[in-house]
Amino acid sequence: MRLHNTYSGKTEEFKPIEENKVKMYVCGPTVYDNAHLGHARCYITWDILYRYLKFRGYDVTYCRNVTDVDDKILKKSENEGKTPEEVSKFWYEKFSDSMKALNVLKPDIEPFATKTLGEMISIVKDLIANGYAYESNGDVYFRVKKFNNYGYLSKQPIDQLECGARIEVGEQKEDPLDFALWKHDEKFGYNSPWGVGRPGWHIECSAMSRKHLGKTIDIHAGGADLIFPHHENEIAQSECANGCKFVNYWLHNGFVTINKEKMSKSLGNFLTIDDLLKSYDANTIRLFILTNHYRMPVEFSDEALSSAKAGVKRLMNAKRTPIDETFDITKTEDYKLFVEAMDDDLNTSKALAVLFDLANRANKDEKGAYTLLYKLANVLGFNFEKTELSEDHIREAIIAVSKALDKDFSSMDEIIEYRRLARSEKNWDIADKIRVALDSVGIILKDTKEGTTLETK
RNA sequence: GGCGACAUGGCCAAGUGGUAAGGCAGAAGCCUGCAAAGCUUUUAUCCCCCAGUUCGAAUCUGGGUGUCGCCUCCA
Repeated sequence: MRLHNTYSGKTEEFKPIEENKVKMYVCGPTVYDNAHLGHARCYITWDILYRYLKFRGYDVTYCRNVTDVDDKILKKSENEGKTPEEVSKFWYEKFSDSMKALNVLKPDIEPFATKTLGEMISIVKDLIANGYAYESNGDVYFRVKKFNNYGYLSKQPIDQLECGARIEVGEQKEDPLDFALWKHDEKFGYNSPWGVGRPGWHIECSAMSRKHLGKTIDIHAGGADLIFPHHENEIAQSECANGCKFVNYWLHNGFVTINKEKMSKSLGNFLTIDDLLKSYDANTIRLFILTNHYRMPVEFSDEALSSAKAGVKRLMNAKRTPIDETFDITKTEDYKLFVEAMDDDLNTSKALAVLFDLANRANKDEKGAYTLLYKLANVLGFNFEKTELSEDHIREAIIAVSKALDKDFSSMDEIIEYRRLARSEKNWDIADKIRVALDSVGIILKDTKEGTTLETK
């Protein structure tokens, strides 16, 4: 399997530290607000990697943190008169619901920053002890210039960074490039050897990664906007504290753009996952994202989502046959093509072509095609369960049909039977009225050889 | 200013030296009472522009043009 490593700037053969075992870490959310489509892309992308590694037989330990100590959380708690814990708990649960709704698997470990303070303090202590960090009036800063590799990941020449001049110049710092490991904070702080304070954002990931996965891990992934400074700083902290390589493969996903601009909280041009799920289902959002390679930008548009919706319909409409568990899919050409595509730095676009081809062949009654489709689609996190019409929806439909025919029906079965009789008498007017009435409440009626079926639009 | 990407049909998109996957939309036919779904056929002499390397380039090199991102919290 080959993966594009931001660190080397090359697509490399993936070799885990321990044969057959993968330790992967993804920078998780800061829980203070709704997740948006950009977050969805990130977590769906790494969900695919997680699923695919497991599919390929790796024993994967996936750790995705939760940042629950942060300025924005504190601000929100002050504005809403709640404790920071209440705020972060609420939004963490919202986030979890969103991920579940998107069919994103739960990571094996989901550590909270506030539960990892001991590890953070221990790393900061080590950094001070070996001269990479210094205390200054209750703050602790990292000495960027002491770490020779600083800027390697982001390919930023260190002298150019200074020219940027947008770096916060604190009078507490020895050098403008230095970043905070610990910040003095009387109000919301925690006890530490440097007084009451809060950890810097970057140290959280270094600590959670080390605590749960060890000093050197295989994969660390996240959005491309985290490359600098977040991931750069993590490398500096972890490698200076641990004296060994931090991460073997750095993976980054591209952004979702809208009107050619990055979708983000600060620009305010975002669509929340909740809102999106009102119009499009999880499979549609997933297909929309997987159509593009994970490192490329994806432009949001209703047209693109509608196109994805139609694509999902095509996969879901594939002729279904019972899943044959005895069928060894690994021997098939389709499996080979699928794996080849995914092994090539997660070429989901190519992998999807295999799925569409299988759907076509399933419709032509090719033996095993549906089993393959079902299983491979599963690896990409598609959910093939057809949702049953809800009780409410059926009730609404019965009322609509009763009204249209001016006749009281008590059940959907009765309607279907009534329509069957009408059709057998070639009474097309009644048959069509029922279909139109159902359509008006968002239900598509299909007459197939096996009988009449109903599904939501 | 520094750094990193990207530019392929109406739309989305794969393809990184051997003659353009796939999806959506469109067209025609089959199926159907009519639909829907499905099936079949069909839609880029050409891959932003110019020059070069090569027997051969969308793919490599150089130069343009355009778009985006990071350098500040950000997935």
